[in-house]
Formats: sequence, C-alpha cells, structure tokens
Amino acid sequence: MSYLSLYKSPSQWNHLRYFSTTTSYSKPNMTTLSDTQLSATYGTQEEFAIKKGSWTEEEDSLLINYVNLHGEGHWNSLARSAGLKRTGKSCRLRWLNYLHPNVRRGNITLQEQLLILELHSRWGNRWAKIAEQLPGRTDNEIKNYWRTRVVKQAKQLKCDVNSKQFRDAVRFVWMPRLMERIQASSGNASSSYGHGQTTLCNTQAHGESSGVNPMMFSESSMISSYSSGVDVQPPSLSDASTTSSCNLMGDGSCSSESVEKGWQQWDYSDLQAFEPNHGFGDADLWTDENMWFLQQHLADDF
DNA sequence: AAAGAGCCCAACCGCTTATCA
DNA sequence: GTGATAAGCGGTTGGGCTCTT
Repeated sequence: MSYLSLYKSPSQWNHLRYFSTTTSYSKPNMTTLSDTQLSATYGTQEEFAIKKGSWTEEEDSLLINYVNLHGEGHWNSLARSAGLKRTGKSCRLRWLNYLHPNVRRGNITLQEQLLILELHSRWGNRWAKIAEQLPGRTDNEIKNYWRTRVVKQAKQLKCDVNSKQFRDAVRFVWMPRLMERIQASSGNASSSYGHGQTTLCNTQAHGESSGVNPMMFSESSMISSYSSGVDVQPPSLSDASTTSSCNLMGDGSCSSESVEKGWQQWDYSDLQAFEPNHGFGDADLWTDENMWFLQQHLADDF
C-alpha cells in the first residue's frame, strides 16, 4: 500500500504535503533495553532489538495505517501488533507530535506567540496545558519555541528567563510589539502605538503594582476568543492605550470591562491568515528605544 | 570553499500520575 | 489497599541545517 493511500480528507492531505517535504529519514539506531523493560513486551531475544532515533517512512506508514484501522491507545501492544520495533512511548510520541492529522506544521504565528507568552506568564512551564489552548500545536513544539526563542531573548538581556526583569521585558516590550505586528499584519496598522506604550510606561512608573498585567486582555478572553472563530479584527492600539489609561483600577488591576472591550472578539481561529515569519523578527526587539524604556521604568537593577 | 559556531527540532529519558487487576 | 502497567509530562540531548568567518 502506498503511503499516500492512507489519507482521505483534504486536511490530511495538507498535513501530508508538509510531511513529504520536511521529513528527512535516516537509518535509525538500534539498541537494547533491559530485561525488566522488555520481558513483558517481547518474547524472544531476537525481538529485544528496539529501534531508536529518527523514524523511517516505512515505520510511519505502519503506525499511521494501524492507528487508522484500530485507533489510538494501548501503545505497547500497538507497537507489537503493527510490527514496529519501537517502544510504546516512542510510537505515542511520534503519533501525537508528528503524524496526527491535526498537527499544525510551520512557524509559530504572531497570535500564537502572544498567547504562549501570556499563558506561560500564568502557568509557567506547563507545556501541555498551554498546548491545549493552541489547536494543532504540541507541547513539544511550544517547549521548543520557548527554549529557542524566549530563552534566547533572556540571554540577550543577560538576565534569567524567570527573573522579574525578564518577565517585565516580555510584558512591556515584547508583547506590545507582537500586538503591534499583529495589527500591522491584519492591515489595520496604526501609527499611534507609541502612545499606548507610553501609557503603559506611566502606569508602571507611577508606582502601581508590579503584579498588574498591563496588557489589555485577560487569559480567559484570549482563550475564548482564540477558539470562538468570530471574524473581528483586534482593537486598534490607540484604542488599547485609551482603554488602559481609563480603566486601570486603583489597585493596579485592569478592569474586566476594559479587558472584554478590547479583546473579546479577536479572532484567533484563522491563524493561517498571517505570515508566520513576521513573528520571528526578534533581532530588532531590544532596540535602543526599548532598552531605554526598560531601564527608565522597570527594574532598577536592569 | 571550508570549517566552526549556533540554531532548530525530533526524539529520548526519567519521573509522576492514572488505571486496572 | 497495593503493586504492576500504561499514559502523560517536562527536561534534555543529538544530529542536521544554516549562518558566519
């Protein structure tokens, strides 16, 4: 059976299109596991040889075919039944992270980056939980994004990725810049964003709680919007700055009213509408202007 | 053009949690 | 209630690719 014949729906074909152009197969390693690990799984010594390393096209085909016929789960027995000399864990990982038809391939979009930053600030390294909010993205993918992009930014700033300084930098510079780029990508670019940033600066500089989330949205609104599919553009940044200056509560919190006003109808569902590479222009993130802003208004010891 | 450095990401490892007999 | 097994999760690694010198 040809590999292609395993797929039927258009979405699966899309998946396959990427798959066929990006997967490089190489000869896998062979290794052996301990008796205790394998005694319950394989019968003879010959069958103890477990493949490790990159998956081959043939292995992928076996796994896809088997899952399509019998469904997911029971990965150890699946590996045996499908004739794969892999551990169940390996099969599960390969399926969930790469072969599953719903897996989205390609670069992390601006919206996804923004959501990851926001959710990570809430939940920390709960990659699986964060991934649940980004349909088609795996925890592995998000984890890799964090390590390769976000940790790198922290290094550039010479601070720990978990430090207050860096979290503030993400909150006050990176996320607003992402919002700016998202708006530019959506075709409603506004030149007024600098004012919005100033508003946020002033809020912080006036000694209000550092626990404030200065972004004009909340976790719940972002998540609900992400999956709602309502096709409305994000609010203009000038609107956002106005909202911020008017609605920050005395205790430094942002009123839910202001949150909902700005973001409740932002459409996250059509992630393909934006050029994915726009989000990776991180090189110009820490401009002199942004660094000055951080030094002036955030951490004294920055 | 070649070598080294750095980046990216698929896959593995070990630990924890859930399920079942 | 307990132990065995499976599944899930987060951290880490290794190899291929790209960029820089």
